[in-house]
Amino acid sequence: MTAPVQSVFFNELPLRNAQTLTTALHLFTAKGFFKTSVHDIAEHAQVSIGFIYHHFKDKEGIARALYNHLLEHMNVLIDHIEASFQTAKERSYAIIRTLFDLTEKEPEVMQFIIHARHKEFLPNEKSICSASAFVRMRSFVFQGIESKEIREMDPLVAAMIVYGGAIRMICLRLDNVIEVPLPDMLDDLWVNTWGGLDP
Amino acid sequence: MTAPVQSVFFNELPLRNAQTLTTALHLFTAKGFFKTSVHDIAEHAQVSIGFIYHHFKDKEGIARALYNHLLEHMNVLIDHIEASFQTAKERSYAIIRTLFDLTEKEPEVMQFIIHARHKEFLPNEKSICSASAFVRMRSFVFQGIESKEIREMDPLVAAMIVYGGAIRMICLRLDNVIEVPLPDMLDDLWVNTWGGLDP
DNA sequence: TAAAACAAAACGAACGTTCATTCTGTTTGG
DNA sequence: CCAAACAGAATGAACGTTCGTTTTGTTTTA
Repeated sequence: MTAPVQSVFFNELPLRNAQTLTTALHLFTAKGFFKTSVHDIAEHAQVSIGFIYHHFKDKEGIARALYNHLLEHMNVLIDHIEASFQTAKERSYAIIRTLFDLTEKEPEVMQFIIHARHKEFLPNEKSICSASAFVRMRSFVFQGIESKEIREMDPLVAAMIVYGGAIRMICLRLDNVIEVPLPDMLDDLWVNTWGGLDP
Repeated sequence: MTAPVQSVFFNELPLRNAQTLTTALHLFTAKGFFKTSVHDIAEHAQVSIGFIYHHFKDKEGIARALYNHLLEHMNVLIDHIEASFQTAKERSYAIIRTLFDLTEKEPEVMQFIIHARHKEFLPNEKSICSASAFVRMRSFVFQGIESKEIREMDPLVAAMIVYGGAIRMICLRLDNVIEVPLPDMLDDLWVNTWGGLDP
């Protein structure tokens, strides 16, 4: 048994909590929540069953902790983008670039956030699309319509056009259908997406 | 126990096979594959455990039968579209309209096809994005680029732009984030999507 | 300061339940 | 009469969770 890998995503947490969550993220994305046993996680993370139940309450608690931690991380990224850029165009471009980079650098994180069916194993959490991070992403587009930066149209439709292609590409990249790093395709995507939205 | 509902999707199958698959589709989409037991399916479908194992081999076999049956249905729809329209624009519009209608009329079918993480419970089936139906959808766009109907660009990116927004809308509709019937938003979506692709 | 008392954290064997699958017996169709 | 189809009780492995015990750390007392 080799020592568990430590992800930079959980650096601020106590060592064994971080080990547990890193391992859980890895196993959940590789085998799925229901095919991963708590004993699996304990063994690979080199922590005891008791430790897990002491700190996370139950199996769902592990997933819940992961979910909240990663969504909060997303929110920090969006905070930064919101502070750095003013226009809807710049902001949504920055969002997509950030998501593309994250997909390449931390595919498991991206997979858990965007691709997993949380409702199956976190029935009480909001659907990922309703989570604050995704609502804020959409609101950038809404503001772009109000400020006439984007052509007048249904705001939800506009948001789907802005992010739909990108999210689709992320899914295909995570499924290894796309073999090119996403950042390489970003400009091509962006030019042709925004072409339909300019007033 | 009320009689099981019969979906038109399995009409050509023997009665109890159809009942089994209809019930499985319903329970899989409502509770998820792993939270649905074979006994659940047998009880709701009013068939015996023996019947299920005689006809479907194992639990995965039920999901596999569903998957293949629904993908084949998709292929028939695409056949029809391919025969009825010639241009990439007409064809992909027809695809999206068909998918939107299906989402409203048979949300569970759509959910199972597009939204479920098949790799978790069908590890040997190809990812849904690699399945023939989705490959064919993309090839319509590829042909549109070759015939100069679509501006010159990376074909994969073009396909993501054409279908990405639509698929995103389907996901949000299935998650009840969008409360308007999708066909009502189709034209708005289409005009603004295609605006970025016209040469 | 040393030892005793207490508290919190960690451990992991054992338990009870769930559930996919098997098996044995029965019915049906040719 | 044979084979295929079907029924449903029985099986046993897997797994989430519990809980009595041990270890570690902190506070109190003499």
